[in-house]
Amino acid sequence: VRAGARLRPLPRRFFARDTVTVARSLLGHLLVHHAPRGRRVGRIVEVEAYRGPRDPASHAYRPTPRSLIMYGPPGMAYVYFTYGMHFCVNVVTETRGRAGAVLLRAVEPVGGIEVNGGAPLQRAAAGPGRLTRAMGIDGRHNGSDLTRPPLYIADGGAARRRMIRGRIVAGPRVGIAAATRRPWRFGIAAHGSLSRPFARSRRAARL
DNA sequence: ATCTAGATCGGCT
DNA sequence: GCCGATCTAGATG
Repeated sequence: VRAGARLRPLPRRFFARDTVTVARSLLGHLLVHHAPRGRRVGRIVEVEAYRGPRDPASHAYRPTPRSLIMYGPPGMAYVYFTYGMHFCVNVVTETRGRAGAVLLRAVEPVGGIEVNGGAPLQRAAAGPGRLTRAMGIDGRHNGSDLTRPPLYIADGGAARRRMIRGRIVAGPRVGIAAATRRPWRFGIAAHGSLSRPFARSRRAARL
């Protein structure tokens, strides 16, 4: 992605689908933030699907003030604060009235992302908390529309097709009790920007 | 009003 | 591998 390249936001209908399908489909697309100090871009390499009332691991297992956004229209950002210091960003899925969201867990830095400390750039957004820090995302973005600037998901183009071809793997969601274990974590096999490796390379269902 | 677990991370052992 | 940081939504009294 060239410095001045035009990036096309994905349309809202992209997000108005089954949550697990949207999660897999997001791999290879771009997360873009027109931040105060310039445009930051990352290619999505790891996500997790969280559904609604049938998914005990989801914040939307019951409707609460915090999770109401997940019951709203698709394509909006659900940002929450956790462990006293980290923000996590989700993309709301499904149609209005049906809860669902995809947690963005890792992106490969493509532009405008700075290294933190002595860590390699490749690891700067490897994990949901690091991702929001690297991209300049925080609680102010909760409820914002991800189909248009300043914060949006853009089409990954040909590079996306190359990245995902035969390389999508699935596994259990991170930090979720075994009782609700579901293979709803998706990523690019053996990619250097994953939050952590996928244990077994079970290939995910094809798109 | 108070309690507690948490979709985490970095540093240390 | 383990632990502490530092806050809050949600649950319970």
